[in-house]
Amino acid sequence: MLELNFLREHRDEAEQRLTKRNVDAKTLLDTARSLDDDRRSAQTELDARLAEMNGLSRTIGELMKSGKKDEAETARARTTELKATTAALKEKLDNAEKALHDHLCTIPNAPSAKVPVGRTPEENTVVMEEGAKPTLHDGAKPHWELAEQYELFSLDLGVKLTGAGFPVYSGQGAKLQRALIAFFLDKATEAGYREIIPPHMVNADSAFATGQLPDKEGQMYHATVDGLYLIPTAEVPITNLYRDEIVDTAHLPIKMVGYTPCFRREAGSYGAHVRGLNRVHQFDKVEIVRIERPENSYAVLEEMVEHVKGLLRALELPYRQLLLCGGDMGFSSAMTYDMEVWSAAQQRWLEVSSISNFETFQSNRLKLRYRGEDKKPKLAHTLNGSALALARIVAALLENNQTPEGIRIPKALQPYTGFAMITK
RNA sequence: GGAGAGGUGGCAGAGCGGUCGAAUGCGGCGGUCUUGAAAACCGCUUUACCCGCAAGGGUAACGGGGGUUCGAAUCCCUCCCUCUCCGCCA
Repeated sequence: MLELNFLREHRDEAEQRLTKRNVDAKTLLDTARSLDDDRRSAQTELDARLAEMNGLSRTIGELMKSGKKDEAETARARTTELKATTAALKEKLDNAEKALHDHLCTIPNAPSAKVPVGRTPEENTVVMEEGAKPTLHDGAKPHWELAEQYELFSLDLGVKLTGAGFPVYSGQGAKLQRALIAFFLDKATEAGYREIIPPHMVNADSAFATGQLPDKEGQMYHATVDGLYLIPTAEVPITNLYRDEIVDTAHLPIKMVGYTPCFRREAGSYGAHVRGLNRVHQFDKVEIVRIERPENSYAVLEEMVEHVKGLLRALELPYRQLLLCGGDMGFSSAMTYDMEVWSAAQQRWLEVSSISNFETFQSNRLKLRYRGEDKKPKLAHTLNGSALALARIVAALLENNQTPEGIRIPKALQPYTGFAMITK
């Protein structure tokens, strides 16, 4: 949720930035402005009446104490009308606040200055590309066929247990999965991130605070009996650790990392491009999260990208970095880099990481503040990024490293897998 | 799941219908004293919103929501959470 003060005080900048989303920024902001005016006038009026009421009550109390029963009765009679008035004004204010809040919830984050204009993924900027795309031997297979050949994971078994899109990893496939998680966690903790193992379900307050609700309600699995949501990413529980907190400036920056499975309904996406591990309902991911002072957040975003690049290099995967255009960015983000790896058998790029600066969009909902030099609470900036998402990394690893003799494991990973080659 | 107790400021802990945003202690910040430190003493120490150029004024918040009342941290209802005992269990 964008800050109201920002929208009021930097109206032109807000409109200019928002326009990159291809939304009708002018109308959105005009509406916000007028709803806020309504709210303010309602509050001003209510406060005045309440002050009057408080004065009367005090008077009545004093009259009662000094035994002036009659005068107290007279004063009490006067409160009846005032009560009706305040009740009506209170309702007016509540409605105005709700209308404003609901409206603000529909406004996406304002893209930062560097974000390119564009509507579709084709208009994202390729920032850089690194690593040679491998040439595969004849008879090379896509990862889902390799999985079958080496018994690494099964989607059919997942169907039996759960439904489509729930892979069952086994044997060297399971070990590879565990190795990647451990490798990513170790790299992050080496880089100074504190490891967190959060709950895999969150309440509605948490889902709202990081922006999943109400925007992506249909994307989350919902355990309705208990009102809980399965997390679509570790970002949700980890960032919410700091909901309703005013952190001491000495504690910044806050760097956290967590591994969790991620659950996504992915309603309505089927077809050839979602075969195998390309898009599944449950996948493993290691997520890095940061809470930063505003002046540092964009440098930190670059630092996080460098961290992810380090992982991809260690895994010897050809990758590229995209800067998402306004039309392709997530609702809550002010700027997002996507990292994609080359999947050699499928001959396509797979997104394995999304690294975003949310500026104060999340912290405004989280009420996550820090105390600045002037001792006043200020909203912090939040950032997060996948480091990394497992399923597609596995897909690329299997495809790119396949040989007639087996599938080669990158050196950096071998201490974790305990084997250098996946074989039958 | 059953029975009971309780949720108050950074923490501990009073208040149980009126001037209580809230005693007191601890912690924290500033000052006096000191060569320095400690001790002692003095002062300050929540957040959000509204009006105002400002100075300043006002409103709200004692787990969440609702109710009773001229007036609620205090009474009632409801939900959530914590603790103790019992049951169940990895």
